[in-house]
Amino acid sequence: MPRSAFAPQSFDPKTFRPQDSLGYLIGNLRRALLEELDKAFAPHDVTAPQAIVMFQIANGVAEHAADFCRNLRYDPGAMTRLIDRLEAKGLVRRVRNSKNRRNVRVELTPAGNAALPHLGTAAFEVFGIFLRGFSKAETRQMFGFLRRMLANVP
Amino acid sequence: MPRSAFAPQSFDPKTFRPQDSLGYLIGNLRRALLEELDKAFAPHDVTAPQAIVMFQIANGVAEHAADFCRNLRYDPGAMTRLIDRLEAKGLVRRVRNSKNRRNVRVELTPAGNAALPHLGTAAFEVFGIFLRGFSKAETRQMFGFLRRMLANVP
DNA sequence: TGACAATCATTGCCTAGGCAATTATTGTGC
DNA sequence: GCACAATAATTGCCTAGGCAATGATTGTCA
Repeated sequence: MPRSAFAPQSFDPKTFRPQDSLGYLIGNLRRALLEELDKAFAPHDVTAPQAIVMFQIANGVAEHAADFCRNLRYDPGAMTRLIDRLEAKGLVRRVRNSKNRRNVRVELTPAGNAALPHLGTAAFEVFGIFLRGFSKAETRQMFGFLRRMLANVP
Repeated sequence: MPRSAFAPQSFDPKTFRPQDSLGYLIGNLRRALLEELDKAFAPHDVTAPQAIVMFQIANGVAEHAADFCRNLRYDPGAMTRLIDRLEAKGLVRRVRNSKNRRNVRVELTPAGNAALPHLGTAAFEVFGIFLRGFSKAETRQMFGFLRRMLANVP
């Protein structure tokens, strides 16, 4: 089957099928994923973006709001308010540093740490739904593709 | 390399890397794509969601607001307003049908049809950025993966 | 050292999507 | 044919992200 059936090189209004475009597929996938994740996280009163921030803190890959923004391509203003909400729920707390007073470290509270494994297993159950029928090799391959696409863009 | 490096079967707070999760990758990809598409469409004063609706009309796969909503997993209220904006720009028009007065057909105006090829080529340039370095086989394979994931979810 | 650039967090403002309720219209089963 | 369910489109309300501006702090370089 020629590539053109999936990703033609140039635009032709007659043959172009929006349902097969990258934007359509990624957009729908994101909405479906968000829907399922929010449903799975709802009992813990946490949204998907909030959970990803908590996972990043727990994993140690990020601890400042600016890190989260870069990692998640997120708006700084929105991140401030997202952390506000997490803090209001008592899952996270801001810690000022006397050495560096410019940025604020965000850390999990005991309640946040306690919620983490529940959020994690809930997330994995959702991922399992989407990856149903994928072999290990296919899964590995697809994750590689996604990463390669992200690496192609600044 | 074991699958666990990319998609472990179960959650482990120690080893789980949020940057490798499906949600993170799809979310970031969607934001990057949206950013590039909006930049590419900006000269035509059209956003990415608006463009996808126009493409669907042009391709004939959908012509009612409810169709767009199902295809794009979009909220009906938001779709009403999206069409309002497209109509205000003169790119689209609502056509009432005397046979079926419940739903409204949305069609492209001459201006909408004129803008279409520009939007299409702009979109393809963006897709080309993300797919840089992908062989035809890889592209085909990845689109298949994305569709399979979507088929796994209601 | 001192001016200037860069970074970080925050705020206000605007836009847009999600949700629930409403109205109008059409289909279905008794 | 009629009651009732189902579907479409719309509206109001709320939430949340994008953008621009601001203030505070830190790094850099002449």
